[in-house]
Amino acid sequence: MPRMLGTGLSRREREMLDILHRQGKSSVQDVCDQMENPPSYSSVRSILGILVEKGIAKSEEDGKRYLYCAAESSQDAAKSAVNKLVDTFFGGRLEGVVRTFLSDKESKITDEELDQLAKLIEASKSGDKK
Amino acid sequence: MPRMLGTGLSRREREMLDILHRQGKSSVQDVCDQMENPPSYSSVRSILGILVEKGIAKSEEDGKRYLYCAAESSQDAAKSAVNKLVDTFFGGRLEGVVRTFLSDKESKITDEELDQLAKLIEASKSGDKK
DNA sequence: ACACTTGTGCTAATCTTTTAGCATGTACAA
DNA sequence: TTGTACATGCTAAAAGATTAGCACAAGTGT
Repeated sequence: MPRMLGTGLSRREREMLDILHRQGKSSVQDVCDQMENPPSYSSVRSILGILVEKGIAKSEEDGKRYLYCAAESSQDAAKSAVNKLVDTFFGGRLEGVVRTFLSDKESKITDEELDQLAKLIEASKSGDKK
Repeated sequence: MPRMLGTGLSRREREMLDILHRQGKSSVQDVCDQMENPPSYSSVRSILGILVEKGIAKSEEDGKRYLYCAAESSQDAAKSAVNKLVDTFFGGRLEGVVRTFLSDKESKITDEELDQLAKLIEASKSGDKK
């Protein structure tokens, strides 16, 4: 069982990790800028450091400063997140997610996107393994 | 801005709130049973109490004991959660969620479900407001 | 040379979360 | 009645998260 990484994080840790997933490589400042109620630069820095210590984020040098990014691939993290969401709120049924999204944002999804979605679903039907 | 409720919760608070959303009305014991690494009964109890104090959960008497449930409707919470997921990992595009789910569980979704999904999508296309 | 900006390393204080413990009450069966 | 099971109220300590601060280094422009 691939114990869901990113579980058991503190509030700020989660917040920053999400930002790293959304943004990819980010400097401390970038992360600050993405937060709604950012604490001091120092604080952000130290929490990013904790994330790195825990192996949840990675840092690399970029000239004189550091860039941070999530250690787990976004794909894997997304997979866990999707499964958790589906299980928590929709009893494991994908349809609920789609229904919820569509009912909230009917206006914001284009017909092109809907078509793509339809194709994706069609392609998943029985046996179409390839 | 309906500031996403359930944001700014601590690790345990989140965990328990998710359980309440998954399970509906639950006794302290029910919540314990759903946790992977449950702390003592006392601890669970006190955190549920905190959730109630914060107005995030509600409690009602059931004979001599209490039952707890999430205060925010599951619908609303689900809406927030879906939007956050879609934004964090998929740049706002629903398709990514569906693709991720299907690629992970091709085997576990039935053709009936896929058909329903297809209908749902069809029904959302331009102007089909009703 | 000087001030200014932007970054780091390190440290320590404060606040929040998480935990366990005990005293107590009620129901039920032996 | 007595013991066991399960629930609560309250308390307080321990562990963890969050924050800010200072000192220092390198780059930029005056």
